[in-house]
Amino acid sequence: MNYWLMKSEPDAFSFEDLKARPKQTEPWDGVRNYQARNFMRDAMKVGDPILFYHSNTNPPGVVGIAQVASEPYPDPTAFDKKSKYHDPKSDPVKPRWILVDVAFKADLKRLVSLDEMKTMPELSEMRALQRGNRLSITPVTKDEFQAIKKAGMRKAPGT
DNA sequence: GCCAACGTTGGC
DNA sequence: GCCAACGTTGGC
Repeated sequence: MNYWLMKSEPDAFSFEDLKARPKQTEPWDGVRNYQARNFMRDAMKVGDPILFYHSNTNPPGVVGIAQVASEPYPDPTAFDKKSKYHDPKSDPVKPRWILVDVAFKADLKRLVSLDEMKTMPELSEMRALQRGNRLSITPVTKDEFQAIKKAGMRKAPGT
């Protein structure tokens, strides 16, 4: 089992949006970065836990727990000329972009902010926190995952 | 294969 | 809105 952190801008698609989906599941479309694609294509397994992270918001941070909900399959938005994610270099015969479905798993009692994560000794090596990292999908270790989940299940930071 | 130009991400 | 970081593109 692998653990993941996946970023989303809440203005575009939030954790609340995921919960509000009829089956609480959403295809993670629009990823146009090869490293992030490779994680979905090669390393994710159905049931892998995901830290759902809100970026480009105030404050940024982990807002909830999701999980991988499908095998990898081609990103249909790449073939859709009307989609903002359209990529003429991807075609159904030889798809370039691959995604998985992501499903709601559990709420946290509160947001675990980026600021707070930076203070947590368990997260000092965490890939998503490294300087300059912009990957929208990164692996996290089991210990990192559990430290963040535990913090999010407490009512207030540090208590 | 190099690298300058350009585009995007995301914290602030 | 700014800008550092970094990925991609394309000329050579």
